[in-house]
Formats: sequence, C-alpha cells, structure tokens
Amino acid sequence: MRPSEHLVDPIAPAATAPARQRRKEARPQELLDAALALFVEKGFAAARTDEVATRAGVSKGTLYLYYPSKEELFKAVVRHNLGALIAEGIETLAAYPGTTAELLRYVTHTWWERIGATDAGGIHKVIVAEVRNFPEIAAFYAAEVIEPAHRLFRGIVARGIERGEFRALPVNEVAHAMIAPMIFLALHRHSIGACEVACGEPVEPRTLLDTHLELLLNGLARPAGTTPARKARR
Amino acid sequence: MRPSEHLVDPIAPAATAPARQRRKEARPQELLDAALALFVEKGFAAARTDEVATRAGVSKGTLYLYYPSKEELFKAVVRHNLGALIAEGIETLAAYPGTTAELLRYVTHTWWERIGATDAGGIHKVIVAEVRNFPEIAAFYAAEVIEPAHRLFRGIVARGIERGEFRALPVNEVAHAMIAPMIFLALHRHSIGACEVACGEPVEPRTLLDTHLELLLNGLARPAGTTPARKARR
Amino acid sequence: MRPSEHLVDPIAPAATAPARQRRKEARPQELLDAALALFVEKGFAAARTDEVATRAGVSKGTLYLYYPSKEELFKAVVRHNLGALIAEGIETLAAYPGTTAELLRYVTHTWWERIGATDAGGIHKVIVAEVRNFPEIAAFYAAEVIEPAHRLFRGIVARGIERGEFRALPVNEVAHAMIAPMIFLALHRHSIGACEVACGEPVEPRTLLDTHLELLLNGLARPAGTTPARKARR
Amino acid sequence: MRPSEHLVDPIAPAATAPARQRRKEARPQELLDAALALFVEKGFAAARTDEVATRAGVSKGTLYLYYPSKEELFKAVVRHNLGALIAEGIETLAAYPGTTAELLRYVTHTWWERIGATDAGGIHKVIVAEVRNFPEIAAFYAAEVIEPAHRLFRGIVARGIERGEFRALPVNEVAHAMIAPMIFLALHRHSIGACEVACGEPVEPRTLLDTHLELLLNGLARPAGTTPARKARR
DNA sequence: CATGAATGAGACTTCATTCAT
DNA sequence: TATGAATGAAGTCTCATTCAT
Repeated sequence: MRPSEHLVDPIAPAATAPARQRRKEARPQELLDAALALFVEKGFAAARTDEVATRAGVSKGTLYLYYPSKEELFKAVVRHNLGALIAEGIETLAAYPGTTAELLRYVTHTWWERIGATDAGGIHKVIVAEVRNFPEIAAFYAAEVIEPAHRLFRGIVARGIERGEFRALPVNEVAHAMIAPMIFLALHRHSIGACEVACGEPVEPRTLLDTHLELLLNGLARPAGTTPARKARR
Repeated sequence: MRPSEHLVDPIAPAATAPARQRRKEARPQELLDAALALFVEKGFAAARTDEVATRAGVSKGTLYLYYPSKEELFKAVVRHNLGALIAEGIETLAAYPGTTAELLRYVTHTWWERIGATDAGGIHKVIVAEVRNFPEIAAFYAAEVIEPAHRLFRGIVARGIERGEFRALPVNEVAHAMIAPMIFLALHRHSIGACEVACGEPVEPRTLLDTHLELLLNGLARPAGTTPARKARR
Repeated sequence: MRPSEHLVDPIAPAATAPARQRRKEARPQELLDAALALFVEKGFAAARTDEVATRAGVSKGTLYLYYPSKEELFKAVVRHNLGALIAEGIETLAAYPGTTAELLRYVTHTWWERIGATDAGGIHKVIVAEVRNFPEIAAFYAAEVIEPAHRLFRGIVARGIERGEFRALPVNEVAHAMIAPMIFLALHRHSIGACEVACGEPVEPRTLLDTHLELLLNGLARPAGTTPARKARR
Repeated sequence: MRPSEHLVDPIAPAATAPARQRRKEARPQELLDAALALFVEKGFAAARTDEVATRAGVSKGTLYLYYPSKEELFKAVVRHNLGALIAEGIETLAAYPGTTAELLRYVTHTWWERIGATDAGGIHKVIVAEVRNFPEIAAFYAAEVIEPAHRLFRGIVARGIERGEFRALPVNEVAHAMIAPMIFLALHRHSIGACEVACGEPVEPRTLLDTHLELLLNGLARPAGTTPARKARR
C-alpha cells in the first residue's frame, strides 16, 4: 500500500466509478488544496514542489502531469480561489436591492468568510511578497484579480454617491480605502499573525472589520439635509 | 553580545582620521544601505549576499566580517532604518501641544517622508512576506518594531478620547485602523506598485494618505455637544 | 527469441481482413516510421517514447506491447530500414554484367535514393552519436550493418582490380574511401545541414556524390597500357 | 586531503606562487580537459556536469564559477581545441612556399596530429550528434569552426587551380571531398571505432589518410601538357 | 489488445557560508 | 582586516517504464 492510498475514502470501494478514475478526477482539487496551503505557508519561491505533491498524496512527477510548472500551478490556485468570488461580487453589485451601506457590509462579510478567514487570504501575502521577482505572475494577477476587484469596489462607491447615500468623494481613493484594511487584515493573519510572537493586544478580525466598516460609512455618510451630488463619479 | 550588536549605528566621530580609516568606518553604513535596497527589491531569501557585498563595494568575505549571517544583517538593517523614528514618535506624543488631529497628521506625514516614501518602507513587505519562514526574525520584529509602533498609535487614540476630541471607540481597533492604510500603502509601493503592470487607475500616495486621514478623523470626531467619555480606554 | 524479433517486417498478407484487423497489423509499421523520424530528429537518448507513440497514433503503453524497450525499438528500426538494401547490394555484385565503374555508380545511386535521401540516412547519425553509450546497440549495428556493408564495398574494389579495371591499391582502405563520403553526406544532411545556419556555400548532394565518384574512379583508373595486377587482394 | 590535491605537482610546494593561486590559474585548463574528455565520451547531453567537475578534481559548484552553463563550457572547449588550429592553417595557406599538393599533405597531417589523433577530434561527433537539439551551439559552431575551416580548404583548392597544379574542378565540391574523409575518420574513431566490437578489418588511420590524399591528388592532377585554367574559381 | 496515470531516479544550476592566503 | 575560491545541499523539472483497469 502506497502512503497515499489511505487518503481515499476506504469505506465505499468503487461503488460509482473505478478507483483509478476517481483519483484522476479528484487530483486537481487535491493538488490545488495542497498547493494553496503550502504557498501561503512558505511563499511561492520557498514552497517546494515535491512537498506539494507529498501533501496531495502523490509523487513529484504526478504534479507535473497536471500542471506544467510551478508558476502555472500557482496561477491555477489563484484562479480557483479568487477568480470565482470576484465575479460573484460584480453580479451582486448589479442586482443588489438594498442600501449601499448594506451592500458594502454584505460584500465585506462575504469576502471575510470565503477569503479572509481561509487560506485563500494568504494569496495576497504571496503576491505582495514575490511579485517583483516573477513578472509573469505580476501581469497575471493584475489582470485577473486586482483589476476586477477594484472595478467592483469603485462600482460600490459610485453607486453610493449616485444614489445620494455617500458624499461626493473621489471614487478611486475611497475604493482603495475600502479595500486596504481588508487586504491588510489578510496579510497580517498570514504573516506576523501566524507567528507565535506576542505583538500588541490581540484583535478579533471580525471586530476589526466591523470597526473599519462603521468608521468608513460614518466618514462617507452625507450629512442629513445636504443636496446629493448626482454626477460625482470622476 | 553578538558581534553585530554594537554596529547598529556606527556613524562614529572619525572627524580627523585618515582617508582609509574613514573609509573603513563607513563600511557598515554602506553595507546597510546596499542590504536595505536589495532586501526590499528581492526579499530576504532571494537577496544574494554577494550582491549586497558587490553593491557596497566590498567582497563577500568582508560582509561576513561585519555581520555573522544574513539574518543578523537583516536585523541590523531594521534597527538602523526603523528603530530611531519610532522612539522619536513616542517622544513627540508625550510633548505635543496641539490637537490630537494635528498630532495624527504630523506623525503620519513624518512617517511618509522618512519611511513610506523611502526604501525603508519596503521592510514591511519583507517582513510580511517571509516572517513565517524565519521565526527568529519574527520575534525580533515583533519586539522591536510592531510593539513600540502600536504603543505609539494607541497612545494617540487614547489622547484624543481623553481630551474629548474623539468618540469613545475601542482604542486597539482604532489604532489598527490608523496604521493599516499606511502599511498597506508601503506594501503596495514595493510590490505590485513596483511592477510595470497596469492595475486600476494610479493613485497619488499623498492624496491617498490625506483621504485616509480625513475619513478617519471624520469618523472619529465626537459630534458637537456630546459629553466626552473620560475613561474609554479598554 | 526476444518478443520483438519476429516483428521486423510484419507486412503480412491481410488482404481480406476487416478494417480493425488491418489497422492492428499496420501498427508495427506505423510505430517504426514514427520512431525512425524521431530518432533521426532528436537522437536515441533524446527521443521520447511517448512522442513516438503519439506520432504513431497510439498510447505509450501500446508501444511497449510491441517492443519491450526503447533499445529493441531502435534495433527494429535499423533492421527494417537498412537490412534489406545491403543484402540486395551483395546480390547485385555477384550478378552484375557491366564494368566495375558502372557497378559502383549504380550501387552509390541506389544507396542515395533509398537511404541517403531519406530519413533512413539519419540512422548513421544516431549510431555515430550514441553508440558509445549503448554497447548492446554497438554490437548489434557492427554485426548487422557495418560488417555486411563493408563486405559489399570490398567486393566491388576487388572485382575492379581482378578485372584489371582498377589499379592494385589496398582493398580495405579503398573501400573505406568509397563509403566515407556517402556516410559523411548522410551525417551532414541530418545534423548541421538540418539546422538553419549558414555554413559555407550550400552543396547539392547529387553533385557532391558525382564529384566524389568521378574523383575516385579517376584515382582508381589503371593507366592505359599497364599490365593488370591479378592477385592484388590483400 | 581532498581527492584532487594529488593532481598538483607535490614536489615543489609553492616555489613560485601560493598554492591557491596556482590552482586558480590552472583551473580553466583542468576543467576544459575534463570536459573535452567527457563530452567526447558521452556526448553533450549525456555528459554530467558534476562528473566534469569530479574529473577536474573540484566540486560541482566550482565548475559554475568558471563557466556559467554547460553550453558555455562546451563552447569554451571548442574554441580552445579547434579555434587556434584553424587560424593557424589559414596563415599557413597565405605563406606556403611549396606546391599545393605538399600544402594539402602538410595541412592534413597537422590536423591529424593535433585534432584527428586526439580527443579534440571527438568534438565533431558531438556536433554531428546533437546540433539539432541545441540551436545556439549550431550557430556558434557554424560561425566559429565550419565556416573558417571551409574557407581554408576552398583556399587550398583555388590555389592549386590558379597555379595550374589542379584541374579546373568546382572549388566548393572539391573542398568538401577533401574534408569529408578526415571528419569521417574522426567520427569513426570516437564512435564505432571506440567500441570493443569487431567491424571489418581494422584500418590504420595514417594509412587511410594517405590513401585518401593520394587518391585525391591523383584525381585532381592536371594531365601533363594541358593548359592551366587561370580563372577557374567559382 | 489498449490505455494513460503514476512513479522516482537523476539532471542542471544556485548560493550562504567557510577559510587559506 | 580583506579577499574570493571553493563547497555541497537543495530545488525544479524530465522521462522510461509499469500496471490497474
């Protein structure tokens, strides 16, 4: 029995499909999970491909059967973990019925549950850390993550201003101010926060996020009785 | 005492020494500058010691004469570039005569000029990126940078609340919210921002920082006519 | 008898067999063609077995069903492409009616059309290149190709001398001098000549071969009026 | 004592220069020699860099201190072993006082002594074998070896024709016919000839070369009483 | 017969650190 | 002090061969 064998569900032996087949279909997911964990833990350069393979329960060679290089593996991890959620957010923005404050809270909390609180949030760290050493990854990430994500948040700010809910502040800068603490939180959780060192009093991420949201919404709120700026989008 | 410890800030009184002597005493400074530039550009692991030496105009062996390892070199870089400013900030806080809003603006702008806008701001990136792989650096950084910096910002928030200028919000979280966009800006400048990829509309750091400050102060401001909370510190 | 041995020339009498059957019997031929092309293009070690399989339209596993190893596949390729022609040449020598000069021209031109001008000529390159790394292939090739081919050319030279057409030169060396430019031409075509680099003025292979032949025959020709040497064979 | 140490002359300990220094200067030569031997024995791709290093008595890393890659190492080997001699031949051609037949014999014999009979002759094999897989080597070799060598031999043929010693045959083809058997001999010596297989009756290289030369000169010789062709160069 | 997923040894290259000079 | 040659462990990626299906 090879060391990986016991990772397959040993209860239902090939009830629906032959074992080899089942493995083949599960492989990419297993590899992606192992790779995410390792990239987040060590960074892109320091993660070793054969540890990814070992954690996924396969040999080094098998990894390269599915992804032709470490870089492509990383890109697949990013697409799998961040790509879907951003698209979802953009759809939400288009169809959301409530106030923009509620929309922002919803998007932020969803992000926290699906990205911030999970390993996926560590991807930000990897990017921040190593993007300068891997230009191709930089281009890929800018195009497939940063650009769409900023579009989403700029959309939220613009909606608030157009609907007269927010003051007419510069859209781009405010979008940055919205995103920054979220990313920052994710970075923290996967760097210093992951170390066993005491640094200041501990903060509860949810509390931090809520403080951030209320501070932001308070700052954005149009003072009652002011005329809403209809064409504030820059 | 490890051999590097006394080298932290060796700008010594060599006013009348012969040229070669002065040269020798300038070595640590040159090495620290070269190391800072390289660590920020490539990260800790990817920076090559012999490139540090080359940039400082010495041989690889000489580097090891001054710093016993790459880690000690990095720690010296951190002490040299971040240590002084934090101590200075704490002194400012104790003696500042004006409003807390002014104090915050002053501290933030000073940080930008001395850290954020220079290579020193890249140290944050290096830490965020690689602290998990180098536990000793983690402990060092938490104790010598993060802890004092947080103490400073918590002090500012507490001052504002005690003086009735800010609302009685949780001190720790607000301090985080103050720091986050600053660090975030520094991280951005030295990672994605340093790449030649287009990602959203460009932002002017000073503008971003000012937007952040005003948003924050607006959110913190005690509505006129409210009773100041004297004992809000948690 | 090793499993591959009986597959050397399996073009079998499957005249009326159903399509799938014919397909199956065509397999070895398709594999041999793909293997020849690839061995000649990349060399023995650098040719990848799964590219051979892919080009032949089968899976990698199937290749190993027909040939137990890469070495056996290569030997089959050699037998299939060089074996027959040499035997044919020896028969021609025994029965040829014309002058020895004509015989040499005939043999040389036939070689060019069937070997030199085709992929089969590339086998020489592979042998020259890698025979030292694969002793078993060396022994095989010496016994099944080099030895018979030399026998043929020594026979031609001896015929010319015995019939008084050639001068009484050492048979073995002259045979070498006959073969060398042919092999050399084949080597060139499949190495440097196959690269897109400019190297000297290009040469037309047929012209080169003819120049070689005439030079050789001119050099071999017995000056008119000389007594032919009856027993010159060494 | 490291395994390489006894390769240094152990009799005169640092008489002229310190040991380390002596090693440094000798290194490139030692590495080049080891590399030549190994490339010729195994081919370019199959030769392992750490075996080159081991044979030169250094560690793997040291090799890369002197040559930045396997390809550059190979190019250095070619330049060192073939470059000089070709240049020398071109000078000889320009200044040679005797007949062209003598010049050709001289050049051929020098080639044999310095290249053909030594490991350097094996470089031809490596090129023939692997040039298609390494385009950069192809370009390098065409420019630095093939082109100059052909220029030399075309020069010899043209000289013979111009001086009325040779018949007015096409220069380029005759040059090829001159070179071919030489290269062929070298190839043979380092491929099949290096194997312990019996293939035909053995030939003495010098005899073969002389047979080739006489055959060639006989074929080239202008029949007595013929008018020399002054402008035959194509 | 046929498939193709899986293996794992092995190749080139990098780089922090040492140490003889 | 200062040098820089030398080391060797470690990392990514390849590919002939096997074997369960």
